[in-house]
Amino acid sequence: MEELLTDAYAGIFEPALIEEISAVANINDFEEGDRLIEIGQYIRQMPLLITGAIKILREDKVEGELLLYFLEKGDTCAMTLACCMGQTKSEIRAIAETQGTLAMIPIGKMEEWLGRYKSWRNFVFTSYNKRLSEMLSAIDNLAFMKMDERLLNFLKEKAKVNKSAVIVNTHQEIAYELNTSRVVVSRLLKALENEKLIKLNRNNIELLKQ
Amino acid sequence: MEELLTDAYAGIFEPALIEEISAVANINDFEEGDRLIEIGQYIRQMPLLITGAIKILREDKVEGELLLYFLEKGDTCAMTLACCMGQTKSEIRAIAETQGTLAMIPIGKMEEWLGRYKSWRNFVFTSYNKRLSEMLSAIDNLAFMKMDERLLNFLKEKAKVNKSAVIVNTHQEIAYELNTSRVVVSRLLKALENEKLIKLNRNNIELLKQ
DNA sequence: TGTTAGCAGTAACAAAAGTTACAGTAATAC
DNA sequence: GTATTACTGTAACTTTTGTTACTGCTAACA
Repeated sequence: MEELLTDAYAGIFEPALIEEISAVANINDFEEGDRLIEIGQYIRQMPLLITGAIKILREDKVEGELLLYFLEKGDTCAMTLACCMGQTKSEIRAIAETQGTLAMIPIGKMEEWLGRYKSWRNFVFTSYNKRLSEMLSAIDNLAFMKMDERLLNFLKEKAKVNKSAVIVNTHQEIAYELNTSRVVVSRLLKALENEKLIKLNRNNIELLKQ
Repeated sequence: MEELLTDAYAGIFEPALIEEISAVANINDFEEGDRLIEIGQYIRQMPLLITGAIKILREDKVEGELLLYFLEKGDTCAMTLACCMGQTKSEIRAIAETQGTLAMIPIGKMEEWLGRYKSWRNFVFTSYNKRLSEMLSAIDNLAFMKMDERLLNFLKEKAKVNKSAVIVNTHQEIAYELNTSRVVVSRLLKALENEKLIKLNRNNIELLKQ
């Protein structure tokens, strides 16, 4: 387990801290599609992502969902951090995008390390900053871009976190994550295919590099 | 000056910290409309808002602007925090919504206090959390609401930070902050007036309580 | 093998938002 | 007082997005 942590966090934490983490963390494997955090849930342990990818979603009161961003190796969710520190309910939902591994840290340790390890303090602030920055991207997408551009961005992001140019998703699934309708997605995907940016197959979409 | 700080931050900082702040802070008065932070600017001091209100805006590469949220007494801008800590350029623009006062803190002190004052650490984390939460609201607005609802929300927010039911803005100004066009704003405002939610006058809008 | 369920494509229409153009009126400058 | 400018209202139209409905196809499976 120390190896796993070292692999994911070597450049980030000093060896002593990695050792402490391995001593107290619970390792937690997850499968694609696992619902890791629900909206309204209290968080009692802080997750560090070791391998795999997680998607973070926001939900409307009425209906509708929106993908905010992905977490990858070496990330933690600032939203969850916020919950831990502030003792509040989760405002987001986290679902495993791929299979992977989490290290769960007791909240008490988190606070303790803030005082003792500069690298931990840096990590926490960097996480917050990254998340704020991802939220800004999400806002840019929503405020300044049309659906076709958002869709193309989505496909590129998805390809990146899955490390594959083939996106295995139905149009309906994509529509959920962009908070639009299946028909709109099909229409715009067809247009992107006509522009030779993608190739459509059943249940998957190929991103064509140019 | 200590009085000012005590007034705005009494419940938040311990007296010893308030004293330290008054010792090192530069007080900075601003007028409505002052451009306090520009996109791309490096931030060398951290601002604490003592009185007044500040609006935080995001800008598109091409054109278009969007109001993210307002800061009020006792707030600081987590975006700016992020810039200070991360030594990066500002991703947002800050413009004075009303006249007011800022205390500017040298970055070095910020880090020092993180170790020495628990109340400061709490403040920094609470700021981050509040800002993440405001960003989520902004995303909710964009993703799940139609323009008429966004417009009404905007008017209510504006009334709140200005402590007045009369919003002194032209339709064009409102259109900029919502990233839409003047005609759309005029149209929807007219509809809101017909629903007896507001009263339109030249250069100002009255929010009618129900 | 035939049935069924889920997926994708598309047409036709509706609603929301954006655009262009113009008119009337208040505020301001000269 | 007149001219100019800024602000608002509105019509007419376009584009984008959302909705409903139907079709054909594929994969799974009884």
